[in-house]
Order: sequence, then structure tokens, then C-alpha cells
Amino acid sequence: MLKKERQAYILHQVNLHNKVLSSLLCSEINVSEDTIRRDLQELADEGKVIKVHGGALSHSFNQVYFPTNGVYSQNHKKTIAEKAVGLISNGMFVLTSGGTTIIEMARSLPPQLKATFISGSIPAILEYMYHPNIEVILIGDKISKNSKITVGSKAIAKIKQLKADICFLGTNAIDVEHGITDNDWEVVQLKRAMIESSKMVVCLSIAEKINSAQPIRVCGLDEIDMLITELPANDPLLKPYINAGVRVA
Amino acid sequence: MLKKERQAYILHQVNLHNKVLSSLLCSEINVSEDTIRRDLQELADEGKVIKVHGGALSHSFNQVYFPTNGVYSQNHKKTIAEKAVGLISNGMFVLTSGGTTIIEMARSLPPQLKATFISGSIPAILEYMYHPNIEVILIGDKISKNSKITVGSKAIAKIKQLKADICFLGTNAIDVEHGITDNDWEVVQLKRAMIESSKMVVCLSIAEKINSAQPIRVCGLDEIDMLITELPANDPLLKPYINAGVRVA
DNA sequence: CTGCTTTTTGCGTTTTTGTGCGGGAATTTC
DNA sequence: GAAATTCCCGCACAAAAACGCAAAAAGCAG
Repeated sequence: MLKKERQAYILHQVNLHNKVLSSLLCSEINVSEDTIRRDLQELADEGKVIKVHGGALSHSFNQVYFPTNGVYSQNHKKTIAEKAVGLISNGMFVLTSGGTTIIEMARSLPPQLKATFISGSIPAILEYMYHPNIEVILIGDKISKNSKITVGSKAIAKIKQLKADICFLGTNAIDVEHGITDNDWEVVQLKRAMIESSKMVVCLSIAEKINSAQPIRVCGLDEIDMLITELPANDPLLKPYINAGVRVA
Repeated sequence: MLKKERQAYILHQVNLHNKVLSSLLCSEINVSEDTIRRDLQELADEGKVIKVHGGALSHSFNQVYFPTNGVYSQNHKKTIAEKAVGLISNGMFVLTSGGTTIIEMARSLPPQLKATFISGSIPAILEYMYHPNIEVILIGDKISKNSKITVGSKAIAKIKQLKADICFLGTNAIDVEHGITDNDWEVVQLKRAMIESSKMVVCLSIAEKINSAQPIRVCGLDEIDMLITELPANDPLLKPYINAGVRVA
């Protein structure tokens, strides 16, 4: 069998089944594993397949596009994300809501971190999925199309069964009087459940949202442990929250 | 034997078998390998064949096995998607697996369709989510990073609670003897559960996968109701499946 | 037929290419 | 952590290609 022929066969198999194992291929075509590996390497160099340990993956299947551009005040969110990531250590169970700040945090996770992330937010899950070492648990239920998050009683029930080490909430509005507030009833139910199921609750919020309110109440300041913003901890804007017993970073 | 004559013979052989070996040719025509090599070189220079180490390939060979566009046999998958979409009517509960064919189907859903789609496949969910009128239910559990689908006992349990009107399975391999087979144990468990929980089971498969097998068995032909390929229903390749009691489209 | 050029072919020799093998490093997996 | 795969690297070896050269064949004019 000619080399080109063999490579064509391999590529064909990859495209058909989205993945191939070198061990299987070498017994099918009756050549050494080295040869298969070299073929896969060449195909990978040409961009035809993605080589992985033990075989190869089809290229088309693996690239899921996500609309990453045009995030509002992304730099601030990056700052927040950096601070938030510092709270996560190996082996933790981490519960997260949705929202662009959470996504930014997902992107900032150090590659060597080994932890379990639980969420019902599709965009967040997409980010977690491409992380090499974290386990991803998806909360299932009906999907709310505008918030791109799973909502409903099943999702809430599933969250209540958990006990996470830490919970990160993307915040829509926070003020001293009303605590955390939001504008989507179903999302609020979710967040309430997440708060209940976590040992520690951390709110991520850009400074702009501080001292603003939304119609529906999520929880009071007494229920959150920490507030992370892009501001330095001694910023006067944060003073009232510190006084209310919230840690600030 | 004249040179022109010989080259014509070689070209004929190439077009007939899609490949020739120089070693074989030289013993057939009784000339030295150098002569064959020079002939192949000339034919290659004229663009008649593609010269490779050890022989030559026909040009059609390359067209067949190295698709120029991104997604493999996308046209076929579109055809299949069109047929599959015809089976869905308003108000239905539709259970789907993952795979590129399923995604193509998701993209082909008519905008005015109102139905409920249930899946654990992240890429599929992403497509459903952008549809204006369908409800999307996400099966939650641990995410398998390879297959981008939720897997595990919770997911299976959740599926078993359902009773869907119709179930679409992206197929990895199907043949008359082994039925539907696949190469990922966890995905197979999912598919089995989906089959059990659906009134009607439809397999989507490009013709190339027909009469091929993979290591792990999903189900026998008796458990599926319909097989959709890009072929016309009277194609001889489908005959054995019709005989086995499977409807074909 | 003869002498000449041009084309084609075959034959060593040298290079290049393709493949398998062994051992040690890296990785996955339990 | 330890065991089992898988990967990577260098090497050996065989098959094929490239190259130069010379012999054979073919074409051609006188």
C-alpha cells in the first residue's frame, strides 16, 4: 500500500468517525504504530487532522465558535477575573452562574488547575470545556434563550443536592440597602439555589454596577462572603460593604 | 512496444485502478524500472497522473479522499438533514444525539417550527438555542470533552424519565449483522437510553458509513424504525435494511 | 547501404524515502 | 504512586528515485 493511499484512508476514517486510534489503524492496515504515528503527524502538519495522544481527531468537529468580541469593559472584567481565580485551588468544587464576567474568569483559569466546575451557563461551559484539567458538570434543564442558561425546577433541585466549596456570581446590581438584585425571575431562582449550596459566595461585579438596583432580589449582603471589583480594596465606594461585613478584593 | 503505446497503457491502468505500482508495471511490460519512472514523470508533467513514491495515483483519487471544503461531505449531510426535518411536526418532543449530521439537521429546522428539543450535545444545543421557536432542554451531567456531550448515570437517568415522540441518532457505523455500532462506551450508553425513551427511532447516516462496524454495539436493526441517508430509497445498498424491517428515506 | 544525429533505453552508483525496531522519556490511567 | 501505553529519537535496512553515461534503436540525408 502506498503511503499517500494509506494517509488518504486514515483521513477518510477521521472524517467519517471524528476520531481514530493509532492502535486500531495499525492493525487494520498492518503497518507498525510508528508508521501510523508518522502519518498522523504529517496530516496534522498539513492541518488535515488534530493529533492527540493515542490517535487523531477531525478538525471540523472540534472547533466550536463562540462570539467572543464586543464584551463591555473587558479590561475591568479581566482584572476582576484575575482576582477571582486566586480564590480557587486544586480539588475544589466550584459553582458558577453565567455572565460575561464569569466567562472572563473561565478564560483566566491557569491551565494546571485541577478542579470541578459546575454551571448551567452555556457560554461558561464552552470555556470550561477547553480547559485541559478541569472537570465540567453541566446543570441540565430548560434553556432560557436570552440568558443562555438552564433554568427551571430540575436545575434548582440539582443544585440543591450539591455542596460546593465556592460559588461565583456574576452580578447585575448590588447596593447596601437591597443587597444583590436582578431582573430575570428564573435566573434569580437559580442564583438563590447556588448561594444555598455553597460554603462561600463570591460576587463579581464591575464598579459601575455598585450601588444600583434591579427589581428582583437575590439575597442580602449578609449572605455573600466576598465582593470582587476592579477597584482597589480601599476605594471609598466599597467602604459601606466592608462595614456591612462583606470581604472585598 | 512503442513509447506512446506504453504510456497510453499506463494511463489506462491508472484511470482504471486509481493507482499503479512502478514495480508491477515494469514486469508487466518488460522494461526497466527507469523507463517506467520516466514515463510516469512525463505523464505527471502533463498533469495526467500524480506521481508518488513507488508508483502513481489518478487525479480523481485525490479529489475523492481529500475534500477541499471544511466539513466532510457536507452536501450529503444537508440532504439527510432535509429528509429528517420532514419528520418533525409542531408540538413534538424530539430527542437527539450529537454528531455533525445532527448539527446539520439543527441548522435546517424551519424557523416557524414549534417543538421541544432535548439533547446533551453542546454543539447541537448551541444550534437549537438560536432557533426562534423551539424549546430547548439540556440533559445535564459530566461533560465528555472528546465528544462534547454530557455523559454519566445522571444523564442516562434523566433520559429514561422521558418519553419522546422521536429520536434522531447520528450514526457512526451501521451494518446488517451488528446493527448500530460506535466507538465510545459512554456515548453508547447515552444512545441506548435515548432509544429506550423514544416512540420512534431514526438513524441518520451518510451512505459511506453503511455496512461498516465499530467495536461497541448500540442496538440491533430491530430497535430502529427508520434509516435516513442521502441515497434514494430504492438504492440497492439499502435493500438489506428494508428486508430487515427498517423504513428507509 | 552508410554515416550521422537524435531519441530512447538500460545499467551502475549515489541519494533520498519509507519503514520497522529498540530503548528511554513522557503521558495517561487506575 | 505505579503500571501500562504511547511517544520520541536515532539507527539500520530495503526499496525507490535521481543522475550520469553509454549502448541500442530510430530517423534521416546522401
